[in-house]
This record gives sequence, C-alpha cells and structure tokens, in this order.
Amino acid sequence: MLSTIHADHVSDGPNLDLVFKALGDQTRRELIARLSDGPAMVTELAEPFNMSLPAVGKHLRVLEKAGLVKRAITGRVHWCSLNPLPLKDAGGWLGHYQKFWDTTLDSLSEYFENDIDHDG
Amino acid sequence: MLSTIHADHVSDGPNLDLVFKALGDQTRRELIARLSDGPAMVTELAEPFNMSLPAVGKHLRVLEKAGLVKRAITGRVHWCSLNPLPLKDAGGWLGHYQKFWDTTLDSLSEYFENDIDHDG
DNA sequence: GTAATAGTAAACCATATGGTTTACTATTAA
DNA sequence: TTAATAGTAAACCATATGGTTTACTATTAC
Repeated sequence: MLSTIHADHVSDGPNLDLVFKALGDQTRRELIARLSDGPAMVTELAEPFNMSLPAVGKHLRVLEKAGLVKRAITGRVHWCSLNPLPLKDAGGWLGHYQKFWDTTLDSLSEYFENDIDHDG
Repeated sequence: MLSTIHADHVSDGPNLDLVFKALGDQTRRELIARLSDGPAMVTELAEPFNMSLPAVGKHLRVLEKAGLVKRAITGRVHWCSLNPLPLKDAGGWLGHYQKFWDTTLDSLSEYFENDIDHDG
C-alpha cells in the first residue's frame, strides 16, 4: 500500500504560475497579510513600506492579475480586498505533496481517510 | 470570537521568495511531480519536455537553489531527488490563510482544535 | 584509443521584474 | 476656485528569467 503513495494527475495550469509568482515576493506576501485583516486603500497599504507609491501600486496589480486582490473604486479611493480563492488553488497543489513532508501516523491516516482519488 | 480570525505573525522570509518563485513555473512544477515518483537523472527528467537539455538544467538549478531538489553525482550521471521540506514551509505560509477560503464548520472546528496560537 | 553519452558553461537574446522619478487625472476639501 | 489628496501612467534603469546554440569536460562503452 505504501508504494501507492505518490502524486499523479496533480491539477495545474497557467493560473498557478501567476499565483505562485505573485506569492514569490515578500512585499506582496505582506500585502496579503495586511489585507487578511480587512480591505484597505492603496495609500494605507503602501504606508508600512519603504517604497514609492507607484511601486506598491505595481505589486497590487500583480496580485490583482493573479486574482488575489479585488479592487473597488469609490471616488478617488481604491479599496483593495483579499480574494483567498487562488490561495486555495495553490494550497491544493501543495496538498498533493503533503504526504512527502509529513509522514506521521496522523497525517497518513488523514490521507487515507479523506483523499478518495489516491491513484486516479 | 470570529473577529479574532485573522493572520498575524505569519512566518516569512527570503527563502519563501525562492520557493514560491520556483513553484511559479509549470515546467518546474512538472519536474517536482516527476521527482515525487522517485529520483531521476537529468536526461530522464528532460525527456518529456519540448525544450533543450540546458534549459531543463537551468530549471533544476532554480529548484536546487530553493532547496527543493538535491543532486547526487555518480560518474557522469546526476541523480536528482525531491526534498519536500521547502514545500512544507510554503504550505505552512498558505495554511495561515486556509480559514479565509475554507470556512465550513469542519475547517473552523479544526482551526480552533488544532491551531494553538490564534492571535499571538 | 576512439566514439558515444551525460551534463555543464558561456554567450546571446527577448521579455519580465522591481524599482525610481516625473507628469498627469480625478476627486475632495478649504 | 484653488489647493490638497489618491492614485495611475509613462519613461527609464538595472537585473532576472527563460529560452536558444555552440563549445566544452568528464565519464563510460566499444
């Protein structure tokens, strides 16, 4: 049975490129962390960073194109909010490999209990 | 209580940059998928791709620098193997946001049962 | 010893990334 | 209406990325 533990048919796609690339920058991960506390305007988001406003604006656009940030414009203020669904996709991809780093009895039993499609 | 559900003190660092950047390319994710079946030599890894051998070699070096691939040289053959631990780091970061995309009763109860340090 | 194989190194190219500054638009406030 | 504020746009720059081809080293096989 243990020989069947491997990762076939892992869901993938070009959108995962955008999501993982967006996550591959500490500034953007900090923006996500901030937005997980609730929506914020661009100036507010930029304030903690030692970086120009246009630079933060670019990072926000990268997050937006990855689907991680949604923007609602009211007057001159752009309210940014976190859309966590692409994080779920990324987590789903990583989840296929969890068994390789976490081979305790608990995680193994979780794997066999919860994951129906072990081999496709 | 629900107002306390947010992600403070998320572990982060420059190594996560390398890991997420490494994952932000479909070729490299496919290399990881292949290596999750067991070690392989470079030529073997390159075979499925419509890409030159040096190109695959570069991708492997990106994975290596992110700590995701280990290399053992025996003679002229480089045996590459997957090191899943950086995936665990990436998964750990994403895990802090799981509650935002997965707010079913099950995941919420899991969150309150398993995650000790809810607010730091 | 000669030829094939495994793989990297280096030079090159086009495009992307991450930052800057300056200039601009649009909205709000005095 | 004039000034301040929020934010983008555009031009620019240095470096990184993802690919190529050609050349090279080292090992294995005949």
